[in-house]
Amino acid sequence: MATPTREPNRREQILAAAAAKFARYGFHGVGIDDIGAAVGISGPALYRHFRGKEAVLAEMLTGISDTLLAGGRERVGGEDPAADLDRLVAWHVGFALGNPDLITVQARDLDSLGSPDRNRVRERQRAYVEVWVDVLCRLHPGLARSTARAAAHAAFGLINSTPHSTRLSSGAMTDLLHRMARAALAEVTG
Amino acid sequence: MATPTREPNRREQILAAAAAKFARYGFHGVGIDDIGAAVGISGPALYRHFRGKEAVLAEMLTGISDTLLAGGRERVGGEDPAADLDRLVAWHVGFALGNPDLITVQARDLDSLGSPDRNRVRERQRAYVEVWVDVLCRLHPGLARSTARAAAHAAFGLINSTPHSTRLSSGAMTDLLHRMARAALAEVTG
DNA sequence: CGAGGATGTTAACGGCGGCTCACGCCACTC
DNA sequence: GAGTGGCGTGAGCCGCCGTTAACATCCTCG
Repeated sequence: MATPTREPNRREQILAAAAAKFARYGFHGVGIDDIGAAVGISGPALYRHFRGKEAVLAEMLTGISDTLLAGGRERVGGEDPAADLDRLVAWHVGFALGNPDLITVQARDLDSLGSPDRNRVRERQRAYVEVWVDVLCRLHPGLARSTARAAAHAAFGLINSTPHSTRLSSGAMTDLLHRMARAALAEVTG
Repeated sequence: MATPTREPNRREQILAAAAAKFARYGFHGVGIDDIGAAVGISGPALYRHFRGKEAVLAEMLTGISDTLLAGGRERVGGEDPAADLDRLVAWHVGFALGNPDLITVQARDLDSLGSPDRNRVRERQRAYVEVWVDVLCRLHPGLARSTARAAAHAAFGLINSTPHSTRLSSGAMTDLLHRMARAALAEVTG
């Protein structure tokens, strides 16, 4: 091919391919050559775009946590906590269904990251959880934050189970997960 | 120590230690020496008890899937599908809270297994899901099995999120997860 | 008490995989 | 058209890791 369309950014191709591989085999189960082959280049060419294999994972995970946190914050702060929670659920369901590989990698390979990046990602994740906890506590005054935190984690688990599912149509799946998550969280008042 | 209590079965110590390591770092992220060190022996002594590193994972995963399936089958077949479902939820919550490492490894490292063992485990997992699907379909006549399957997976995700949670007391956590899972599954009728 | 088997140890091999290096292309600009 | 810089390749180094081998120890039993 005579440079049909000069790829604008190889980096994103690599990130997407690596996400798919990492999601299936785990960070340590995927080689540099595997990632390269998945985007049509072979082996060490990757070092023209990233400082190393771990840098690929780092950029992937910081991107996910930044996106989730930013999207979550955009959707709260309304007058009605119930509506806020509804938007949070919709946001998370949409992200998980749209990016199953990323959701899997984030849940799975965070500990393969070196301390500096890992701490950064953990911080964002913690902040994202607190967004949910705040809304839950506003919705149910008197609810202990530790209980709200456990409930939020459970809701994430429910929604993130997407990748393992025999997928229904996207619309049906969105609707099902949304309703199940809402029902589960409604149970949190005690 | 002058052989205080000769360890009856090293194998189970190794399995437990390996489960903890695998859960944290992934199968490929843990070395033979790491596992050995965790039980007080060093390195290749492991080969006195297992044919190799993969054999450890294989025994772990087949054990989990056998246990889950057997426990699930014991708890269904009553006259009341709602009571069956309740027992299934209680069973799964108890297992997940009692064995967070195993739950993590099962969800994470199945693809690191060679074909023969992997297929065996997959078969058991599939059968276990069908136990849930059967109960859901008896409880909600007319429910499509594919929808029931998606709902079951979502419930597993909710319950299995345990390891990532800042744990409440065991009793409170059991109660919370049980109620959330029940509420989520009740939403499945459409 | 001496043979044998279960359980460990250290040393060493062999392959794999991440990473570096030296080099080849183009595309674009003075 | 020669220089420059982005992008890719193939060869090779080096360290890690799963596995094997050769050798110790100790308990058990005839």
